Amino acid sequence: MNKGKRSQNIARKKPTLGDVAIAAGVSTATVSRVLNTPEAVGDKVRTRVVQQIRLLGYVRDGAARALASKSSRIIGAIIPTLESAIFASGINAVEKRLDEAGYSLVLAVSSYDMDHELRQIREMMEQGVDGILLVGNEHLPEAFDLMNQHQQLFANIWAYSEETPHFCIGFDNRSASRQITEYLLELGHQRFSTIAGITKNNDRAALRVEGIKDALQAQGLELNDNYIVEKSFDMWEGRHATRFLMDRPKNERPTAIICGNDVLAFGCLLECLHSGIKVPEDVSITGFDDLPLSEHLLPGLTTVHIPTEEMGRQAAEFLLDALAGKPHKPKVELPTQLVVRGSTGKPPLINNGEN
Amino acid sequence: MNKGKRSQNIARKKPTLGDVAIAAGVSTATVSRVLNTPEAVGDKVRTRVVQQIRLLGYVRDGAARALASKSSRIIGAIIPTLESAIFASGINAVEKRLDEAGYSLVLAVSSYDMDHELRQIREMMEQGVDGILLVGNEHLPEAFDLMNQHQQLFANIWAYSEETPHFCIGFDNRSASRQITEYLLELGHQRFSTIAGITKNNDRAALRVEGIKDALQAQGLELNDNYIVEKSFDMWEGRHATRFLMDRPKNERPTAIICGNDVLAFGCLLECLHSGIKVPEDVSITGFDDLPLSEHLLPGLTTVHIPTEEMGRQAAEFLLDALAGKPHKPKVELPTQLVVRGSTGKPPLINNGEN
DNA sequence: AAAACCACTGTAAGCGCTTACATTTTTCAA
DNA sequence: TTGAAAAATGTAAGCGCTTACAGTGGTTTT
Repeated sequence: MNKGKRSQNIARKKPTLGDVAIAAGVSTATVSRVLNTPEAVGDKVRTRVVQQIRLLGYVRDGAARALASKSSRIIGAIIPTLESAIFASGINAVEKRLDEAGYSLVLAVSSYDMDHELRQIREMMEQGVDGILLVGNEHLPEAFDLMNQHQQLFANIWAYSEETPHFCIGFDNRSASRQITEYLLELGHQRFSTIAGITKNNDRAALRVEGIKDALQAQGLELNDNYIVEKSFDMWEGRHATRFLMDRPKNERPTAIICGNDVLAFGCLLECLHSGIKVPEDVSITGFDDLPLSEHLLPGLTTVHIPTEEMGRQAAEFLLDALAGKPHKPKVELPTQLVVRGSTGKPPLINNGEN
Repeated sequence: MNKGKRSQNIARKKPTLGDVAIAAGVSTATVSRVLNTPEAVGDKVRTRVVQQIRLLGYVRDGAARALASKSSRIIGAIIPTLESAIFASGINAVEKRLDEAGYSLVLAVSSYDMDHELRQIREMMEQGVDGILLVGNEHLPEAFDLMNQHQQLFANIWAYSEETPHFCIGFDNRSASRQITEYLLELGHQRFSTIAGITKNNDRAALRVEGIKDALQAQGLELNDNYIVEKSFDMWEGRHATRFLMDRPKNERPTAIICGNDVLAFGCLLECLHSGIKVPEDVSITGFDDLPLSEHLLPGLTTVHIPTEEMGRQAAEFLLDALAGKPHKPKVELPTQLVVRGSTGKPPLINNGEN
């Protein structure tokens, strides 16, 4: 029964479960069942309740629901940026799968700032999210502590690692980067440079640089510090870095520039176009991510394709399984793929000759 | 790996406000005050409580808090897509401002699907968001009904309209589009075409087409149906549309292609580069949005600059003011700006001559 | 025909927090 | 010194929902 304190107020107060129950002449438990386990309610009663829900325009109170049921049916994801479209398709896939399962996605942007990320993790935990998705394997120890202490389910995406003790769904940044470097080596390149993303607080960016070094070392070559430029993932930065690298005597210029992602590569490629440097005749350029634009540019950008959708889907699947108590592989490694387009070719002869 | 100083109280249940209260030897009310109105608590007690909060690793339960306080301190935003970077900076600005005020942002992607959007609105309301941001002024009547019935605070962004009865923070899509068309008219163009976004369910896209028509009609010209192509905002679509428009006898080709946004314009521009059509000598191309890439392309893309950051900031400010009971203008119109770059020029003489 | 079972529905105890109100302690002007 | 206002803290009533548990009839089993 209702205590009847507020009932005289017919004015547009948000209807509650109780209001629906009274209107339908049933108990709150029954209304709750209609909402959550409709098959457990008799046809006649269910119809009546559903009708009243419609009539009153009843909307569940998620807070009360979460409080009582200990589950918010919300998943949180924290990504470094929204500026690059690369996270978009992955997140899209996550949302789609979650949506099918009746979960919603809460998104936050950390701007590559680990402290910010920590605060966002805390906020999400306060919000009571059932699971958290983080980009990369590297995070503040406090973040891991916090989540572990509260038994917060979470997984790292966008990077696969044997070593990490945490769940992860992603790919091997290091070997993908090595692969693209090896491809350039096969073409005959010897003088390499890289326009890397900021490697601090970004294990993916750091691993990509490592991958380049791996490949070069295997050939007895090395990546001179003077040929490594760290820039934030921004087109202008890519252009500036390119000028810095190419404003050198011809025999000191790199013949191949390996960019930390496609955005930097766009900047690099476009700077070359602007300043009359021929690609790939004068210099080969590679990216990482395979953004939609990459195939359309002239020349097309040689890059590494990332299975973002599949990653998003699997990440969602992982959380869903974990929440449902189903077993699931703790780590999923997804394959990347080298995509060769027009921005890479043999190194210019003049350099080889003079070297 | 392990830094050592963590997890003193393993396997313990999540501590609650009450646990903290007991540990600190105070009442739950006091702990709550320390959290919400610290200035209302004595120094000694506050210090003791804060210390226990740290010690226990206490994290608020947002659900309980929202239930008891009737406020979740969460704002929801529903945007059409994450694929285009154009919404990113706006949302970024929203999040930044909200963050400063202690609010968090929940993001959802509707994929230009109004039914999906309605579901997401409902979910957000269930979640108990304090305010909702919607893109565009056009939404399902059910959506407006739902939000009105529950006195849900919301505002439309990305479009300004005198007519709409709702709060809005945005710009005038129609007049911005007219402006860019007028600029092309001044250059001497006569045969126009547009690659528009899908106008169904997208008032911004529709208004941009209207703006073109406005400008042309003022000059006694009109936009022939055969020169209007509606495509989803995707680079391939832009390329196909361009081919469709340019695969005609020279004297039937448009001399200016007005694209519904920059992504379509990129596709258009790049298709021309790929097929040897000179820009702007053979055809002038314009975009809408002024994405970061637009200034870097060769030629640079003439387009309309949108003050996304300012819009985001103001949108956040609006909600914050409304929630704080402060007065705020119900509508904010922001200026757009025509940015002229290399992709536009005088129409080719041959066309004028043969016409 | 009684026992056992079943499909539904109701009762009521919380979930963890905020907050109006009550109570105690401190401050300070007269 | 004293009493009243101010400041600090405690008490306890919910917020709207879920869910174990407890009926309530009707149907089947023995």
